[in-house]
Amino acid sequence: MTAPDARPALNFIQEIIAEDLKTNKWDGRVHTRFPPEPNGYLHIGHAKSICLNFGLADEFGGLCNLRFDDTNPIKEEQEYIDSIIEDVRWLGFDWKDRLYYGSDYFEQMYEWAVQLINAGKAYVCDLTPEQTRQYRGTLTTPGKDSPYRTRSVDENLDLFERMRAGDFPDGSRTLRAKIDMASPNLNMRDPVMYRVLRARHHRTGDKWCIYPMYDWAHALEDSIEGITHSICTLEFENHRPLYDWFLDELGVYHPQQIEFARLELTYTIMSKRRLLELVDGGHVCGWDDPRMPTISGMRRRGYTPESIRTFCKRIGVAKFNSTVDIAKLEHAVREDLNKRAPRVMGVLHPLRVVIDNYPEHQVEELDAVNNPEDPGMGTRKVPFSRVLYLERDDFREDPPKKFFRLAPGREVRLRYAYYITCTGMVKDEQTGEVVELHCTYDPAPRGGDSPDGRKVKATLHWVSAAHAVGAEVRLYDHLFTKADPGDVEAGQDYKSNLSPNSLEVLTHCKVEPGLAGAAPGTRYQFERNGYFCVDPDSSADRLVFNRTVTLRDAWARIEKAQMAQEKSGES
RNA sequence: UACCCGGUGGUGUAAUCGGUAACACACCAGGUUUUGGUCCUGGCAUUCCUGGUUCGAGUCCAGGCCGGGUAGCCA
Repeated sequence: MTAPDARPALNFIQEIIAEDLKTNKWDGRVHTRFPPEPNGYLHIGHAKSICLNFGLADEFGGLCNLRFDDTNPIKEEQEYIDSIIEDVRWLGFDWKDRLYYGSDYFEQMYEWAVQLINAGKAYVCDLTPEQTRQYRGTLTTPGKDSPYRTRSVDENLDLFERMRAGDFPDGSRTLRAKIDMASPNLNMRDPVMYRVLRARHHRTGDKWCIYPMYDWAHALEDSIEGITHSICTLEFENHRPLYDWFLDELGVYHPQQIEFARLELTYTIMSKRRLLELVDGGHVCGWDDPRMPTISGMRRRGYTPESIRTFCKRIGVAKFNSTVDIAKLEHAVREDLNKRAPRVMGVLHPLRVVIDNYPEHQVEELDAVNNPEDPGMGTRKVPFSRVLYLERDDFREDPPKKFFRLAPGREVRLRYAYYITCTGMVKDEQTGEVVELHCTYDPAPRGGDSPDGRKVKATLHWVSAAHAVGAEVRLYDHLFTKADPGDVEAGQDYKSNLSPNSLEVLTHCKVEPGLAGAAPGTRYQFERNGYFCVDPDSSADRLVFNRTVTLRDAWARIEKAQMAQEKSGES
């Protein structure tokens, strides 16, 4: 249909911008903003918005501001501001000198509020929060006018000034826009613009005891900054008429608000409230727990900013509420790490193996390729000796069909080393568990194939017992057992779907000696296992790795299918 | 029950403002392979429904069905 070299498809927002550029609607400018409230850590859903806003500016030669929407001092903290700045920067975006705070505009907002009062478009209301709610009406019934709606301009001016001066207790009065209490859009039923609130603001301190509401503040912030396209999520769609009303009544510069669907991921929750609950409730080890969908958690887990950006690009932008398969995210990291992560050998569940015919004290330094995808990454030496550790899962005393790794009498290749044949095993007398294997090796294939053309069906990773470095490895799985964590029995909440297996700590892993002292943040592929990243908990004498994601595992699938078949065969 | 917004394969998007459904992920089946990785090949769709306009509709119109959002002095 479409020519293979057709121009990349534009999402609906890009189309709007392209059209605006064509008609010169904004004098050729494109100016977006990412406006987080500093009341929590950024997550992958925010990454979508960040990539969208900064990406749009980049694609169309425009600008994107980083702006903190800090109008509610009760929930906001400096810690969050710091983390947000770090995360956006880590994702690879640059706002240059355009770091703004909504609170910096409080004075201007106040003046504009006075302007609206003077125009008879805003009034001070003495209704209690409870009364305000009652007067608002319901979804299906109109509201009714506040008895304070007809106050004179002078009285409103005086009252509003005294609200600011702190003459009234918290919650006692509000400044409201005078619009239409019968509007079918509840946001237009005389929305509150200011509330009296004595709370110390993280930036303005005690200067203010009235704070602007989102709708009022956000439109003004966008206007002040000369934003052209104010992009937000779908739940603000009903707020757009209000956004427009404020700006029109004020007669000030008026950006266009555009709404898109926020990101949802399978096996993941994205609400800041719930993520905070997981942190506070000790269900995870903090905002940067590698199981969290937070940017900081993903960073610690080993995700690359590039892979997150690629993911955000691929999921697209639309107005339909959808849930993306987390496999798509995992694919993006694998793809990126496959190209850049150096390969090493690491044994997660060590099984001691003695090569009986290998010289007792001999050690050979074998050549290993650092990344078959990138020859430029070179090679390294890996020590081989008589006693090795192999992965427990790579040996089966009684191998099932299609299992072609090590088993009694079987021959396999050791990566970059020799062919070995299993000749015997030692079992724990109590448990019957295999605790050691005995093998013989054939020196001929050293590093490659056997000269006699003999084939083996498996190549296993290994480490030399005498040279290996001990490591702790943390294996992560989905935080929730259900694709939709919100799918719960009556009376339960999402926490009942928390997975008991989301974290497995392995403390006796063995990795090749070259990994000693690896710096936190360094990423590797443990061959045949997955991608791993050195955790900040790691130190010179204690290596700690996080598993970012497993490798695709064909055998695991086969085995799973076999078990499913057996099960259905039984019944 | 009111208003607003949506509805394309298992999932997420695309289809150059009517021209005969594409890409990615997932899944399945093969091939290559010193990672059962990567890579390569193939398989998997009557666009929510019903009418209408048209030579032609995923795109336009009408009605219906389904889903999401909204009753904070949160954002």
